[in-house]
Amino acid sequence: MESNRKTNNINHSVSVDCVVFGFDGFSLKVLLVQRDLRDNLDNGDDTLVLPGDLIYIDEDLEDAASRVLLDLTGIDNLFLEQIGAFGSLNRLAKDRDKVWLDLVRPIPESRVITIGYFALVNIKNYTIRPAGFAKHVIWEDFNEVGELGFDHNHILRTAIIKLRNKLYHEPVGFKLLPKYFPLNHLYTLYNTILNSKLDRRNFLRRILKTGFLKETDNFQEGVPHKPARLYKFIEKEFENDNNHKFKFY
Amino acid sequence: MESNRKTNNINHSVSVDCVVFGFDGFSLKVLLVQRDLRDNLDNGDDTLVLPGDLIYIDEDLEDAASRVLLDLTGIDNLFLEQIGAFGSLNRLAKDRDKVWLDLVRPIPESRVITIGYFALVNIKNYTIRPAGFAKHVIWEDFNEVGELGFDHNHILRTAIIKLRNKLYHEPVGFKLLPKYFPLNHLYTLYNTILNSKLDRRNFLRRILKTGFLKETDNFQEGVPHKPARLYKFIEKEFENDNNHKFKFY
DNA sequence: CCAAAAGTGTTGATGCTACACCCATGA
DNA sequence: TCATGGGTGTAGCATCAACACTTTTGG
Repeated sequence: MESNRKTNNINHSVSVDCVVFGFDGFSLKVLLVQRDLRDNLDNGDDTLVLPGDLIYIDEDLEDAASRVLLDLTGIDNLFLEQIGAFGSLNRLAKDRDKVWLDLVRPIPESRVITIGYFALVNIKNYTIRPAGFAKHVIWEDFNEVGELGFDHNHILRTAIIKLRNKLYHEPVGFKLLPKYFPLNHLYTLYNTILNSKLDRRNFLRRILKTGFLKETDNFQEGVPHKPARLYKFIEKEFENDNNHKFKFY
Repeated sequence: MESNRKTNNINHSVSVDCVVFGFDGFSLKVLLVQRDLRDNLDNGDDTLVLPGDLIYIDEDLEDAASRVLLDLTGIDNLFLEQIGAFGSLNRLAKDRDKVWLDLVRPIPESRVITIGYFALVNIKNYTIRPAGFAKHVIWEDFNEVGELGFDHNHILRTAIIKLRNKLYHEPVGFKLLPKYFPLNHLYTLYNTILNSKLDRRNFLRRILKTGFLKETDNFQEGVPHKPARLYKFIEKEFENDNNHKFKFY
């Protein structure tokens, strides 16, 4: 289905860009691609960008985001959520961006509105595809992301805010961890993403009280200290019970 | 500037749609337009839709939303916030929608992605423009909105969720009220939008504690009971202090 | 035996909920 | 004088924050 797409099947006005977050146990990572190499061009531009693409005219937005990520990770069915639309007139106007657009886009001057998505992945499951496109993909430390192409720093800032809010309000942190994990990984995950220093005992007590965790009989292996018990996430319907009356914060 | 726009200056792939919320003291209202009359056509289709339009190719998204609302209310500079992008392939596919598109759109079959915005207005300030376009605009009770055209029920559902969340977390309720208002209007506003029955005394205590309200020396007039003191909103930087640690809800 | 992280309770303070009566005004 | 909503305080309960030492394992 990808193969029989044609250039004139492309919607030249709308793209998707994906912010893929991962967690390696220590820091938050973001998937970035080197845009020049992406089409095996090389004009010395090593600008990093978020993975993204123009959509096809007969393709749903979220499908387009999935397609981009499938190409990168080889994995379908990622957790995906829309960040929003980014459409300012100058979002593609940097000089280096224009050079790149001229090289690879059929209609380089087209005004493109992009729809941002973010994904949460377990960084170990989805080892980046070794071939082609994916060879030029890197996991960048979130705190070390430099200037990206286009308006991608803006998209990324919006994404991290969404992620933080989600982390406060919904059980999504688990999506960044493997199936079995010690509680302290979850703890450092929260501290890292929220850049806070939560009280460890209070954190553990509360996270257990949510009922989303089940202890297993497995323990860490190969660690140079007392191995921690592994827990797993329990799927259960999360009631976003809006009985938290009003409260500004 | 509107007058020298041309048809070929239109971006036929992207539109904006606006959910305008108002509050009349009793119930939440939404601004809807009768789409057929909108261009002075009349084929018996009285379907209601959210106000919206295709964007111009040289127009920022939010500017497009502002333009649509300016046309309706005559007022510029509304509080506007993006809801998100809506782009499913069948969002314009209902039979009646297609009839309408054939009538008014230069490229009726174009696949259009729309960006939703919502606005909060003081329903009394912005009396709908009496002329032209606006004559066919109505304030519909939120709970009585029927089936709208296109995917506009979907957009509206997304908007109300955003509004509720914002009401919980940020001082935005004031935007729906006039400059001076009695506390009970604010109270019923919260109860109406959150459809809850907050304890009145606890609500008043907490809303005052936020420091966003200042009492004035003015009182209600013309009410058949003890006139309530009027308050006004205090503009001050709202620190979305993320010191509410983690907590699922 | 040493290093490293795991695991584990209590207390005081704060904030939340629940609850009912009198007052001021206009008609 | 009556009807209507305005305005006001407290007490018990639940939740949160702060805080440190012992245990287990691997090396």
